[in-house]
Amino acid sequence: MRPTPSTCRNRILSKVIPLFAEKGYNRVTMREAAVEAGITAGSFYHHFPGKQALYLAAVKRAFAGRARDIRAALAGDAPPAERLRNLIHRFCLQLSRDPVFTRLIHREILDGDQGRLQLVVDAVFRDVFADVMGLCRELAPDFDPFLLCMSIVSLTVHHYQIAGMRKFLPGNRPEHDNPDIVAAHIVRLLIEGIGPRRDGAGTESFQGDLPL
Amino acid sequence: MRPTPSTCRNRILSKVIPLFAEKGYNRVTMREAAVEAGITAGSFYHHFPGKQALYLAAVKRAFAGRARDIRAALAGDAPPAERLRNLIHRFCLQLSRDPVFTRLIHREILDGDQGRLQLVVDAVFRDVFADVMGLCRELAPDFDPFLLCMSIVSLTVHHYQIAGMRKFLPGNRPEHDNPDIVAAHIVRLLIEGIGPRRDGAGTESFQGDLPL
DNA sequence: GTCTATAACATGATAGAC
DNA sequence: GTCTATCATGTTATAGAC
Repeated sequence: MRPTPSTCRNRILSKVIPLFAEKGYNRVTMREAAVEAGITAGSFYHHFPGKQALYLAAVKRAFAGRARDIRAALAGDAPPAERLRNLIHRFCLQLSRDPVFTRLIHREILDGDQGRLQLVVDAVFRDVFADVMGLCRELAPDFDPFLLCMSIVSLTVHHYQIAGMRKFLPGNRPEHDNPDIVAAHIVRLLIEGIGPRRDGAGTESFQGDLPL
Repeated sequence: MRPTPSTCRNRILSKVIPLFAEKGYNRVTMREAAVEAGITAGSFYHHFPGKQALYLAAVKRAFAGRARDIRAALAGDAPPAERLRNLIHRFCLQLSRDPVFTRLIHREILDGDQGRLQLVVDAVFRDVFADVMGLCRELAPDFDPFLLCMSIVSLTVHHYQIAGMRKFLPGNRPEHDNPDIVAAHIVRLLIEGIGPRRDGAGTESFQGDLPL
């Protein structure tokens, strides 16, 4: 029985995603990707109009499952703080489990030209980012929602992006890769902050001048 | 004063740093770097024992001025919260002013093999990281100092690392690149958190409570 | 002594012919 | 598939210019 076109597409994409993640868009040749996918370079153009379309489809697909998870964490009528907690736990779990997508985006940020960056954002991040920003508005109306959303992304993504370097920093321990521990830390930091407890007594609060 | 024999070393490094930042270690050849520095490939080996030493010297030098700044922000006997504030303001200022070093490290994280990562960490980050961790211990003894330190780095570094993509996200505004605004946001988030104020009073920004 | 150019070597990847 | 030519690249050796 002939394989359905979508399974063939899926097979190609699943082979090609790690390749893009490893080497980046520019350094992956269509010939190379073809070998990986088990077809010839020319056959690619039967499934995708060009290299960029192949790449976008790969990025989109790499994010598809994730986006469902994230959206699920954001939905529902739980209190906003609870939704935040769900979001960050799922996010950390995804990032720790499989670093390929993280690497893919890491590369895109570094090497992507403006046009492709815009395409990737529109195809993959725009809607999810807007959703998280909505949660931020609900959660902390007196914060700039864009900056707060960026901060949430930074706290989670960068911690795992930098994993390869983190190993060599003084004070690192194996549990710092554990998504439950990392997520709990981030949630607590976001909700409580590190400032002196306001119900506490001896608060040596800020009394300094501005720097510079 | 002696006519510093390292003048030409400095000249070489200043030419070579942007090259490594742009293309990464592996994709910069000694010949290419030589052309950029105005000498030939063989001549490099009078100044540096090899490519890796050249690279390490470049990374070290790119970080030298910064490390002084960071250390200055951490030193002194100001209250810890004010030192944190100084640290983050200077960090954001550096990151926004000149993206070359950010890019250099971004690349190293992505492409660096284990050996080189360890060398870079030992030569550049280890001590500064330990200092910031010291501040974290002082500031919030009930947090994991390593995770808190990572969070501080993530909040600042990642915001500027992702600048190229941030432009295309919904809700972005020019002021989100302004280091003063970004730093103020990060400091406030770290200190206060987004949770409900425990004294139930007003929710004005952190800056409003400062005696400026 | 300091810096540089030139040539050459060793290795690894790539491409093409058989 | 195998063998081989070719090329790119890190590196070394040597000698010349200031």
